[in-house]
Amino acid sequence: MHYNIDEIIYECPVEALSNILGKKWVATIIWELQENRMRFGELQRAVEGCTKKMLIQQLDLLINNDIVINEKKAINNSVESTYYLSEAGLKLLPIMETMISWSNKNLSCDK
Amino acid sequence: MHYNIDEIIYECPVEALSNILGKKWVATIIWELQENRMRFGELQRAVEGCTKKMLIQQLDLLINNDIVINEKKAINNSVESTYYLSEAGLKLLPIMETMISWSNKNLSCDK
DNA sequence: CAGAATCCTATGTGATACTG
DNA sequence: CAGTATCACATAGGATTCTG
Repeated sequence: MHYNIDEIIYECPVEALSNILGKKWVATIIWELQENRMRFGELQRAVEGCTKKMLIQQLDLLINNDIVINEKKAINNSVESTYYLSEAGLKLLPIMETMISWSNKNLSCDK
Repeated sequence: MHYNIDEIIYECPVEALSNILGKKWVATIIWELQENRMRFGELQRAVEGCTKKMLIQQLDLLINNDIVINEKKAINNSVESTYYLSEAGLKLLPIMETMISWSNKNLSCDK
């Protein structure tokens, strides 16, 4: 059994998933999308510090792995591009919650 | 709140933990140690494909973050170095199980 | 047996500027 | 608004050799 992420083949499912969640901004993006469907610009304002290039790149990663879904609508002469979590993406949320609580208890953290 | 791993500061707990579990061989090492306390050589045979350099490096990472504990005993003129999971490490196992099951259902995987 | 030290390469991430 | 494209750098990870 192996797992394909971004044309890289992993032999370990934990490593594969961690290499999605561990990429910069990815967890924050998922977290921001947990309740709202958001437009690109909204997301960029929500995920502060993240450049457009990185936002697009990580969204592509999430879309390619069916965690996030993208919808584009033509509006006048512009485009409205919105993003939201897929079924798989939603199922990631409880896992992330356990990761957060483990990290808060067991990683060395400052305030 | 921020999280320190290997002198790198993360602002996101999921990203921080993922950057431990996502490093190569790390999840496999933890998995191998879940029941047995193992010696260095044993571990190296168990985690096939992992070079000594990588094994040491990732064990150091795990030890520095109190996930794995190392014990050294002098034996004759040699040293017996054994590794086992800490309390924190043991609590990682159920999280990893949910990650495995999510990955098997939702990542594109071949056999 | 259990490491440490070196060298090398690919990838992740950021800064910046351009487009329709 | 929602992207693309280009340049630059630090880190991950592997191969290899050395040590007590």
